[in-house]
Amino acid sequence: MPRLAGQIDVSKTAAILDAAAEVLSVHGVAASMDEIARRAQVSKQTIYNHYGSKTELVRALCAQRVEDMTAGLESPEAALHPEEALASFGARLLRGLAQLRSAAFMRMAMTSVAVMPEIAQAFYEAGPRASRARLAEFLRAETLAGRLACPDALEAAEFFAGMVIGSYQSAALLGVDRGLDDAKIEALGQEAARRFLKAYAA
Amino acid sequence: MPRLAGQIDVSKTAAILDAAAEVLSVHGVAASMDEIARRAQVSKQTIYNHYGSKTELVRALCAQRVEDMTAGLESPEAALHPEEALASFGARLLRGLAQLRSAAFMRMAMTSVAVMPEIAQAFYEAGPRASRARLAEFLRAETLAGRLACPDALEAAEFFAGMVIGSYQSAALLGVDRGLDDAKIEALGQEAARRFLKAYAA
DNA sequence: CAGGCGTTGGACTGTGCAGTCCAATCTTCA
DNA sequence: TGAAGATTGGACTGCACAGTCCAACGCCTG
Repeated sequence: MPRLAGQIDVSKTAAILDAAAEVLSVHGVAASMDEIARRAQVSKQTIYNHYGSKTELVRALCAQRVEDMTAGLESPEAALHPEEALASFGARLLRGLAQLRSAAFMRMAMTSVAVMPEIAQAFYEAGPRASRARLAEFLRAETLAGRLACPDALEAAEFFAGMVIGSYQSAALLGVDRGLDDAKIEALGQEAARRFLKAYAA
Repeated sequence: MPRLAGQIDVSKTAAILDAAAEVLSVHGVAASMDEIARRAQVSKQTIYNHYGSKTELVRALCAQRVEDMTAGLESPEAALHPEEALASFGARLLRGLAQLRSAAFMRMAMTSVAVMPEIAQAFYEAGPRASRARLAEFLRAETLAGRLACPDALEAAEFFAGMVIGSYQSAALLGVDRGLDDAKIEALGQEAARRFLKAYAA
Protein backbone atom coordinates (compact mmCIF):
# COMPACT_ATOMS: atom_id res chain seq x y z
CA MET A 1 0.00 0.00 0.00
CA PRO A 2 1.76 3.19 -1.20
CA ARG A 3 1.35 6.49 0.48
CA LEU A 4 1.69 10.12 -0.47
CA ALA A 5 4.91 11.91 0.28
CA GLY A 6 5.05 12.85 3.88
CA GLN A 7 1.54 11.54 4.47
CA ILE A 8 0.61 9.24 7.25
CA ASP A 9 0.66 5.65 6.08
CA VAL A 10 -2.88 4.38 6.40
CA SER A 11 -1.84 0.74 6.15
CA LYS A 12 0.11 1.30 9.36
CA THR A 13 -2.93 2.80 10.98
CA ALA A 14 -4.83 -0.38 10.26
CA ALA A 15 -1.98 -2.55 11.49
CA ILE A 16 -1.83 -0.59 14.71
CA LEU A 17 -5.54 -0.83 15.26
CA ASP A 18 -5.52 -4.56 14.54
CA ALA A 19 -2.64 -5.20 16.87
CA ALA A 20 -4.18 -3.04 19.55
CA ALA A 21 -7.43 -4.95 19.29
CA GLU A 22 -5.63 -8.22 19.63
CA VAL A 23 -3.35 -7.26 22.48
CA LEU A 24 -5.87 -5.22 24.41
CA SER A 25 -8.49 -7.93 24.18
CA VAL A 26 -6.08 -10.30 25.86
CA HIS A 27 -4.42 -8.10 28.46
CA GLY A 28 -7.06 -5.43 28.82
CA VAL A 29 -6.11 -1.83 29.23
CA ALA A 30 -3.06 -3.01 31.13
CA ALA A 31 -1.43 -4.03 27.85
CA SER A 32 1.73 -2.10 27.12
CA MET A 33 2.31 0.15 24.15
CA ASP A 34 5.57 -1.65 23.50
CA GLU A 35 3.76 -4.89 22.95
CA ILE A 36 1.21 -3.32 20.67
CA ALA A 37 4.02 -1.79 18.65
CA ARG A 38 5.80 -5.12 18.44
CA ARG A 39 2.63 -6.89 17.36
CA ALA A 40 1.90 -4.24 14.75
CA GLN A 41 5.49 -4.42 13.47
CA VAL A 42 5.71 -0.71 13.89
CA SER A 43 7.84 1.51 16.04
CA LYS A 44 6.33 2.87 19.19
CA GLN A 45 6.94 6.37 17.94
CA THR A 46 4.72 5.69 14.95
CA ILE A 47 1.84 4.85 17.21
CA TYR A 48 2.36 8.14 18.96
CA ASN A 49 2.43 9.88 15.59
CA HIS A 50 -0.92 8.40 14.67
CA TYR A 51 -2.63 8.62 18.03
CA GLY A 52 -1.23 11.05 20.51
CA SER A 53 -1.59 8.82 23.55
CA LYS A 54 -2.66 5.44 24.74
CA THR A 55 -5.98 6.88 25.78
CA GLU A 56 -6.59 8.11 22.25
CA LEU A 57 -5.68 4.75 20.80
CA VAL A 58 -8.14 3.00 23.05
CA ARG A 59 -10.73 5.57 22.20
CA ALA A 60 -10.25 5.02 18.47
CA LEU A 61 -10.41 1.29 18.90
CA CYS A 62 -13.61 1.49 20.86
CA ALA A 63 -15.12 3.86 18.34
CA GLN A 64 -14.36 1.35 15.60
CA ARG A 65 -15.85 -1.44 17.64
CA VAL A 66 -18.96 0.59 18.30
CA GLU A 67 -19.33 1.12 14.55
CA ASP A 68 -19.02 -2.59 13.94
CA MET A 69 -21.62 -3.30 16.56
CA THR A 70 -24.25 -1.04 15.12
CA ALA A 71 -23.41 -2.05 11.56
CA GLY A 72 -23.88 -5.75 12.29
CA LEU A 73 -27.18 -5.14 13.98
CA GLU A 74 -30.22 -5.97 11.94
CA SER A 75 -33.85 -5.73 12.83
CA PRO A 76 -35.93 -8.88 12.82
CA GLU A 77 -37.23 -9.55 9.33
CA ALA A 78 -40.82 -8.46 9.19
CA ALA A 79 -41.50 -10.78 6.29
CA LEU A 80 -41.17 -13.87 8.43
CA HIS A 81 -43.64 -15.26 10.86
CA PRO A 82 -43.06 -13.38 14.12
CA GLU A 83 -41.89 -16.51 15.90
CA GLU A 84 -39.23 -17.22 13.32
CA ALA A 85 -38.20 -13.58 13.14
CA LEU A 86 -37.80 -13.41 16.88
CA ALA A 87 -36.00 -16.72 17.07
CA SER A 88 -33.42 -15.71 14.51
CA PHE A 89 -32.98 -12.28 16.05
CA GLY A 90 -32.42 -13.85 19.43
CA ALA A 91 -29.91 -16.32 18.06
CA ARG A 92 -28.02 -13.51 16.36
CA LEU A 93 -27.95 -11.53 19.58
CA LEU A 94 -26.62 -14.45 21.55
CA ARG A 95 -24.04 -15.36 18.95
CA GLY A 96 -22.74 -11.82 19.10
CA LEU A 97 -22.33 -11.87 22.85
CA ALA A 98 -20.74 -15.27 22.90
CA GLN A 99 -17.74 -14.13 20.88
CA LEU A 100 -14.60 -13.81 22.92
CA ARG A 101 -13.82 -10.48 21.33
CA SER A 102 -17.13 -9.05 22.45
CA ALA A 103 -16.56 -10.00 26.05
CA ALA A 104 -13.05 -8.60 25.94
CA PHE A 105 -14.21 -5.25 24.62
CA MET A 106 -17.02 -5.08 27.07
CA ARG A 107 -14.54 -5.70 29.84
CA MET A 108 -12.32 -2.98 28.51
CA ALA A 109 -15.18 -0.54 28.38
CA MET A 110 -16.10 -1.44 31.94
CA THR A 111 -12.64 -0.89 33.29
CA SER A 112 -12.53 2.47 31.60
CA VAL A 113 -15.71 3.73 33.20
CA ALA A 114 -13.79 5.80 35.71
CA VAL A 115 -11.31 7.15 33.18
CA MET A 116 -13.39 7.46 30.03
CA PRO A 117 -17.08 7.38 30.80
CA GLU A 118 -18.00 8.45 27.24
CA ILE A 119 -16.53 5.23 25.92
CA ALA A 120 -18.57 3.10 28.23
CA GLN A 121 -21.63 5.14 27.41
CA ALA A 122 -21.01 4.66 23.69
CA PHE A 123 -20.82 0.91 24.20
CA TYR A 124 -24.08 0.93 25.99
CA GLU A 125 -25.76 2.95 23.26
CA ALA A 126 -24.37 0.87 20.42
CA GLY A 127 -24.98 -2.45 22.14
CA PRO A 128 -27.82 -3.09 24.52
CA ARG A 129 -29.70 0.10 23.78
CA ALA A 130 -29.58 -0.12 19.99
CA SER A 131 -30.53 -3.77 19.88
CA ARG A 132 -33.53 -3.22 22.12
CA ALA A 133 -34.60 -0.25 20.08
CA ARG A 134 -34.53 -2.26 16.87
CA LEU A 135 -36.46 -5.05 18.45
CA ALA A 136 -38.99 -2.67 19.92
CA GLU A 137 -39.58 -1.22 16.48
CA PHE A 138 -40.37 -4.65 15.16
CA LEU A 139 -42.68 -5.40 18.04
CA ARG A 140 -44.53 -2.16 17.52
CA ALA A 141 -45.08 -2.98 13.87
CA GLU A 142 -46.29 -6.48 14.70
CA THR A 143 -48.63 -5.06 17.29
CA LEU A 144 -50.04 -2.62 14.77
CA ALA A 145 -50.47 -5.50 12.34
CA GLY A 146 -52.43 -7.33 14.99
CA ARG A 147 -50.06 -10.27 15.19
CA LEU A 148 -48.87 -9.36 18.68
CA ALA A 149 -50.08 -7.28 21.62
CA CYS A 150 -47.20 -5.33 23.14
CA PRO A 151 -48.59 -2.27 24.89
CA ASP A 152 -45.07 -1.26 25.92
CA ALA A 153 -42.83 -2.35 23.06
CA LEU A 154 -39.56 -1.28 24.64
CA GLU A 155 -40.31 -3.17 27.82
CA ALA A 156 -41.29 -6.21 25.80
CA ALA A 157 -38.06 -5.93 23.85
CA GLU A 158 -36.10 -5.87 27.11
CA PHE A 159 -37.97 -8.95 28.21
CA PHE A 160 -37.29 -10.89 25.07
CA ALA A 161 -33.64 -9.93 24.81
CA GLY A 162 -33.23 -10.70 28.49
CA MET A 163 -34.77 -14.14 28.07
CA VAL A 164 -32.39 -15.02 25.30
CA ILE A 165 -29.30 -13.61 26.95
CA GLY A 166 -30.08 -14.92 30.40
CA SER A 167 -26.90 -15.22 32.37
CA TYR A 168 -24.85 -16.16 29.35
CA GLN A 169 -23.37 -12.72 29.08
CA SER A 170 -22.37 -12.70 32.72
CA ALA A 171 -20.80 -16.09 32.22
CA ALA A 172 -18.87 -14.86 29.21
CA LEU A 173 -17.67 -11.78 31.06
CA LEU A 174 -16.63 -13.87 34.02
CA GLY A 175 -14.79 -16.24 31.74
CA VAL A 176 -17.04 -19.18 32.53
CA ASP A 177 -17.48 -21.57 29.66
CA ARG A 178 -21.00 -22.86 29.39
CA GLY A 179 -20.48 -24.74 26.18
CA LEU A 180 -22.89 -22.63 24.23
CA ASP A 181 -22.70 -24.11 20.76
CA ASP A 182 -24.65 -23.19 17.69
CA ALA A 183 -27.34 -25.80 18.18
CA LYS A 184 -28.04 -24.60 21.71
CA ILE A 185 -28.13 -21.01 20.60
CA GLU A 186 -30.65 -21.86 17.92
CA ALA A 187 -32.78 -23.87 20.32
CA LEU A 188 -32.71 -21.13 22.93
CA GLY A 189 -33.81 -18.54 20.42
CA GLN A 190 -36.69 -20.74 19.34
CA GLU A 191 -37.91 -21.59 22.79
CA ALA A 192 -37.67 -17.97 23.91
CA ALA A 193 -39.64 -16.89 20.86
CA ARG A 194 -42.29 -19.50 21.53
CA ARG A 195 -42.74 -18.46 25.14
CA PHE A 196 -42.65 -14.80 24.27
CA LEU A 197 -45.47 -15.24 21.78
CA LYS A 198 -47.57 -16.93 24.42
CA ALA A 199 -46.94 -14.06 26.78
CA TYR A 200 -47.76 -11.43 24.21
CA ALA A 201 -50.37 -13.13 22.08
CA ALA A 202 -52.69 -10.74 20.24
CA MET B 1 -10.74 -3.40 70.81
CA PRO B 2 -7.95 -5.04 72.88
CA ARG B 3 -5.87 -7.84 71.56
CA LEU B 4 -3.76 -10.62 72.96
CA ALA B 5 -0.07 -10.10 73.26
CA GLY B 6 1.60 -10.58 69.94
CA GLN B 7 -1.63 -11.54 68.27
CA ILE B 8 -2.85 -10.03 65.05
CA ASP B 9 -5.26 -7.23 65.75
CA VAL B 10 -8.57 -8.32 64.27
CA SER B 11 -10.02 -4.83 64.38
CA LYS B 12 -7.29 -3.83 61.95
CA THR B 13 -8.21 -6.70 59.71
CA ALA B 14 -11.72 -5.36 59.47
CA ALA B 15 -10.50 -1.82 58.88
CA ILE B 16 -8.26 -3.02 56.09
CA LEU B 17 -11.03 -4.99 54.45
CA ASP B 18 -13.42 -2.07 54.72
CA ALA B 19 -10.96 0.36 53.27
CA ALA B 20 -10.02 -2.04 50.53
CA ALA B 21 -13.66 -2.50 49.60
CA GLU B 22 -14.15 1.22 49.44
CA VAL B 23 -11.03 2.07 47.50
CA LEU B 24 -11.14 -0.90 45.15
CA SER B 25 -14.78 -0.34 44.31
CA VAL B 26 -13.89 3.14 43.14
CA HIS B 27 -10.56 2.63 41.43
CA GLY B 28 -10.84 -1.03 40.59
CA VAL B 29 -7.82 -3.29 40.85
CA ALA B 30 -5.71 -0.33 39.84
CA ALA B 31 -6.08 1.12 43.33
CA SER B 32 -2.78 1.40 45.17
CA MET B 33 -1.88 -0.29 48.41
CA ASP B 34 -0.71 3.05 49.77
CA GLU B 35 -4.16 4.50 49.39
CA ILE B 36 -5.81 1.50 50.98
CA ALA B 37 -3.41 1.78 53.90
CA ARG B 38 -4.14 5.49 54.25
CA ARG B 39 -7.88 4.90 54.15
CA ALA B 40 -7.62 2.12 56.71
CA GLN B 41 -5.44 4.30 58.96
CA VAL B 42 -2.97 1.52 59.04
CA SER B 43 0.60 1.21 57.88
CA LYS B 44 1.24 -0.51 54.62
CA GLN B 45 3.40 -3.04 56.39
CA THR B 46 0.42 -4.06 58.48
CA ILE B 47 -1.55 -4.93 55.40
CA TYR B 48 1.33 -7.08 54.27
CA ASN B 49 1.40 -8.72 57.69
CA HIS B 50 -2.25 -9.65 57.42
CA TYR B 51 -2.40 -10.53 53.73
CA GLY B 52 0.84 -11.39 52.04
CA SER B 53 0.17 -9.58 48.81
CA LYS B 54 -2.27 -7.40 46.99
CA THR B 55 -3.61 -10.44 45.19
CA GLU B 56 -4.38 -12.11 48.50
CA LEU B 57 -6.14 -9.03 49.77
CA VAL B 58 -8.34 -8.87 46.70
CA ARG B 59 -9.00 -12.56 47.02
CA ALA B 60 -10.10 -12.21 50.63
CA LEU B 61 -12.30 -9.30 49.77
CA CYS B 62 -13.98 -11.17 46.96
CA ALA B 63 -14.45 -14.21 49.12
CA GLN B 64 -16.25 -12.04 51.66
CA ARG B 65 -18.37 -10.52 48.97
CA VAL B 66 -19.27 -13.94 47.62
CA GLU B 67 -20.38 -14.94 51.10
CA ASP B 68 -22.59 -11.89 51.33
CA MET B 69 -24.13 -12.67 47.99
CA THR B 70 -25.13 -16.19 48.80
CA ALA B 71 -26.28 -15.23 52.28
CA GLY B 72 -28.61 -12.52 50.97
CA LEU B 73 -30.15 -14.82 48.42
CA GLU B 74 -33.59 -16.11 49.24
CA SER B 75 -35.87 -18.38 47.29
CA PRO B 76 -39.28 -17.14 46.22
CA GLU B 77 -41.79 -17.74 49.00
CA ALA B 78 -43.85 -20.74 48.09
CA ALA B 79 -46.67 -19.62 50.36
CA LEU B 80 -47.57 -16.70 48.11
CA HIS B 81 -49.46 -16.81 44.87
CA PRO B 82 -46.84 -17.61 42.19
CA GLU B 83 -47.25 -14.23 40.56
CA GLU B 84 -46.54 -12.37 43.78
CA ALA B 85 -43.70 -14.69 44.68
CA LEU B 86 -42.06 -14.18 41.30
CA ALA B 87 -42.61 -10.43 41.34
CA SER B 88 -40.96 -10.02 44.69
CA PHE B 89 -38.12 -12.35 43.77
CA GLY B 90 -37.53 -10.38 40.61
CA ALA B 91 -37.57 -7.07 42.41
CA ARG B 92 -35.07 -8.39 44.95
CA LEU B 93 -32.80 -9.58 42.18
CA LEU B 94 -32.87 -6.25 40.43
CA ARG B 95 -32.36 -4.30 43.61
CA GLY B 96 -29.25 -6.34 44.29
CA LEU B 97 -27.76 -5.63 40.90
CA ALA B 98 -28.58 -1.97 41.01
CA GLN B 99 -26.38 -1.35 44.00
CA LEU B 100 -23.23 0.54 43.13
CA ARG B 101 -21.14 -1.78 45.24
CA SER B 102 -22.40 -4.82 43.42
CA ALA B 103 -21.58 -3.39 40.04
CA ALA B 104 -18.13 -2.35 41.23
CA PHE B 105 -17.32 -5.82 42.51
CA MET B 106 -18.68 -7.50 39.46
CA ARG B 107 -16.52 -5.24 37.35
CA MET B 108 -13.52 -6.10 39.44
CA ALA B 109 -14.16 -9.80 39.08
CA MET B 110 -14.67 -9.47 35.36
CA THR B 111 -11.59 -7.43 34.72
CA SER B 112 -9.49 -9.79 36.80
CA VAL B 113 -10.49 -12.87 34.86
CA ALA B 114 -7.07 -13.15 33.27
CA VAL B 115 -5.26 -12.85 36.58
CA MET B 116 -7.62 -14.64 38.96
CA PRO B 117 -10.04 -16.88 37.12
CA GLU B 118 -11.11 -18.70 40.30
CA ILE B 119 -12.43 -15.43 41.70
CA ALA B 120 -14.49 -14.74 38.63
CA GLN B 121 -15.76 -18.29 38.71
CA ALA B 122 -16.77 -17.91 42.35
CA PHE B 123 -18.72 -14.78 41.51
CA TYR B 124 -20.54 -16.60 38.78
CA GLU B 125 -21.45 -19.47 41.07
CA ALA B 126 -22.57 -17.25 43.92
CA GLY B 127 -24.42 -14.82 41.72
CA PRO B 128 -26.14 -15.75 38.49
CA ARG B 129 -25.89 -19.47 38.96
CA ALA B 130 -27.15 -19.63 42.53
CA SER B 131 -30.05 -17.27 41.90
CA ARG B 132 -31.20 -19.26 38.89
CA ALA B 133 -30.91 -22.48 40.79
CA ARG B 134 -33.10 -21.18 43.62
CA LEU B 135 -35.64 -19.89 41.19
CA ALA B 136 -35.66 -23.15 39.26
CA GLU B 137 -36.35 -25.03 42.45
CA PHE B 138 -39.38 -22.89 43.07
CA LEU B 139 -40.59 -23.34 39.51
CA ARG B 140 -40.23 -27.08 39.78
CA ALA B 141 -42.31 -27.13 42.93
CA GLU B 142 -45.00 -24.97 41.38
CA THR B 143 -45.05 -27.19 38.34
CA LEU B 144 -45.49 -30.25 40.52
CA ALA B 145 -48.29 -28.46 42.35
CA GLY B 146 -49.97 -27.86 39.01
CA ARG B 147 -49.86 -24.07 39.27
CA LEU B 148 -47.30 -23.72 36.46
CA ALA B 149 -46.03 -25.79 33.56
CA CYS B 150 -42.26 -25.51 33.28
CA PRO B 151 -40.92 -28.60 31.51
CA ASP B 152 -37.38 -27.21 31.80
CA ALA B 153 -37.29 -25.34 35.09
CA LEU B 154 -33.74 -24.10 34.76
CA GLU B 155 -34.36 -22.66 31.36
CA ALA B 156 -37.53 -21.03 32.58
CA ALA B 157 -35.61 -19.58 35.50
CA GLU B 158 -33.07 -18.13 33.08
CA PHE B 159 -35.90 -16.64 31.10
CA PHE B 160 -37.56 -15.02 34.07
CA ALA B 161 -34.38 -13.67 35.58
CA GLY B 162 -33.34 -12.41 32.17
CA MET B 163 -36.62 -10.60 31.71
CA VAL B 164 -36.27 -8.80 34.98
CA ILE B 165 -32.62 -7.93 34.58
CA GLY B 166 -32.84 -6.97 30.94
CA SER B 167 -30.02 -4.64 30.07
CA TYR B 168 -30.02 -3.02 33.48
CA GLN B 169 -26.99 -4.96 34.56
CA SER B 170 -25.06 -3.97 31.47
CA ALA B 171 -26.03 -0.38 32.11
CA ALA B 172 -24.84 -0.59 35.69
CA LEU B 173 -21.55 -2.17 34.65
CA LEU B 174 -21.02 0.49 32.03
CA GLY B 175 -21.82 3.20 34.52
CA VAL B 176 -24.95 4.33 32.72
CA ASP B 177 -27.62 5.66 35.02
CA ARG B 178 -31.08 4.61 33.97
CA GLY B 179 -32.86 6.09 36.93
CA LEU B 180 -34.04 2.76 38.21
CA ASP B 181 -35.92 3.69 41.37
CA ASP B 182 -37.82 1.47 43.72
CA ALA B 183 -41.17 2.05 42.10
CA LYS B 184 -39.85 1.05 38.69
CA ILE B 185 -38.18 -2.02 40.11
CA GLU B 186 -41.41 -3.09 41.71
CA ALA B 187 -43.39 -2.48 38.55
CA LEU B 188 -40.88 -4.35 36.43
CA GLY B 189 -40.98 -7.34 38.72
CA GLN B 190 -44.76 -7.40 38.57
CA GLU B 191 -45.05 -7.06 34.82
CA ALA B 192 -42.38 -9.69 34.25
CA ALA B 193 -44.18 -12.05 36.60
CA ARG B 194 -47.48 -11.45 34.83
CA ARG B 195 -46.03 -12.15 31.41
CA PHE B 196 -44.10 -15.12 32.64
CA LEU B 197 -47.26 -16.69 34.02
CA LYS B 198 -48.96 -16.29 30.68
CA ALA B 199 -46.02 -17.96 28.97
CA TYR B 200 -45.92 -20.84 31.42
CA ALA B 201 -49.56 -21.23 32.39
CA ALA B 202 -50.44 -24.70 33.65
C1' DC C 1 10.18 -6.38 84.93
C1' DA C 2 11.49 -8.64 80.63
C1' DG C 3 10.79 -10.79 76.39
C1' DG C 4 7.88 -11.40 72.43
C1' DC C 5 5.34 -9.78 68.96
C1' DG C 6 2.33 -6.59 66.32
C1' DT C 7 2.34 -1.87 64.65
C1' DT C 8 4.19 2.25 62.68
C1' DG C 9 6.00 5.30 59.24
C1' DG C 10 9.20 6.39 56.35
C1' DA C 11 12.90 5.36 53.48
C1' DC C 12 14.31 2.28 49.94
C1' DT C 13 14.57 -1.09 45.85
C1' DG C 14 13.12 -2.81 41.67
C1' DT C 15 10.21 -2.94 37.93
C1' DG C 16 7.25 -1.85 34.28
C1' DC C 17 5.39 1.38 31.59
C1' DA C 18 3.92 5.96 29.16
C1' DG C 19 5.79 9.14 26.67
C1' DT C 20 9.99 11.74 24.55
C1' DC C 21 14.12 12.39 21.84
C1' DC C 22 17.08 11.80 18.12
C1' DA C 23 19.82 10.52 14.27
C1' DA C 24 19.47 7.64 10.35
C1' DT C 25 16.58 6.05 6.68
C1' DC C 26 12.87 5.62 3.48
C1' DT C 27 9.10 7.36 0.26
C1' DT C 28 6.99 10.32 -2.62
C1' DC C 29 6.41 14.65 -5.07
C1' DA C 30 8.14 18.78 -7.49
C1' DT D 1 18.07 15.58 -7.30
C1' DG D 2 16.31 17.98 -3.42
C1' DA D 3 12.84 19.05 0.02
C1' DA D 4 9.22 17.44 3.10
C1' DG D 5 7.78 14.60 5.99
C1' DA D 6 6.86 9.84 7.75
C1' DT D 7 9.21 5.73 9.83
C1' DT D 8 12.47 3.39 12.69
C1' DG D 9 14.73 1.61 16.75
C1' DG D 10 16.86 2.29 20.57
C1' DA D 11 18.15 4.98 24.36
C1' DC D 12 16.33 7.85 27.89
C1' DT D 13 13.29 10.32 31.46
C1' DG D 14 9.96 10.30 34.85
C1' DC D 15 6.64 8.27 37.46
C1' DA D 16 3.73 5.20 40.01
C1' DC D 17 3.41 1.36 42.40
C1' DA D 18 4.32 -3.48 44.73
C1' DG D 19 6.87 -5.11 48.05
C1' DT D 20 10.88 -4.88 51.60
C1' DC D 21 13.52 -3.17 55.42
C1' DC D 22 14.26 -1.23 59.75
C1' DA D 23 14.39 1.16 63.99
C1' DA D 24 11.34 2.87 67.41
C1' DC D 25 7.29 2.06 69.98
C1' DG D 26 3.50 0.04 72.13
C1' DC D 27 0.89 -3.82 74.41
C1' DC D 28 0.27 -8.04 76.40
C1' DT D 29 1.67 -12.22 79.26
C1' DG D 30 4.53 -14.97 82.14
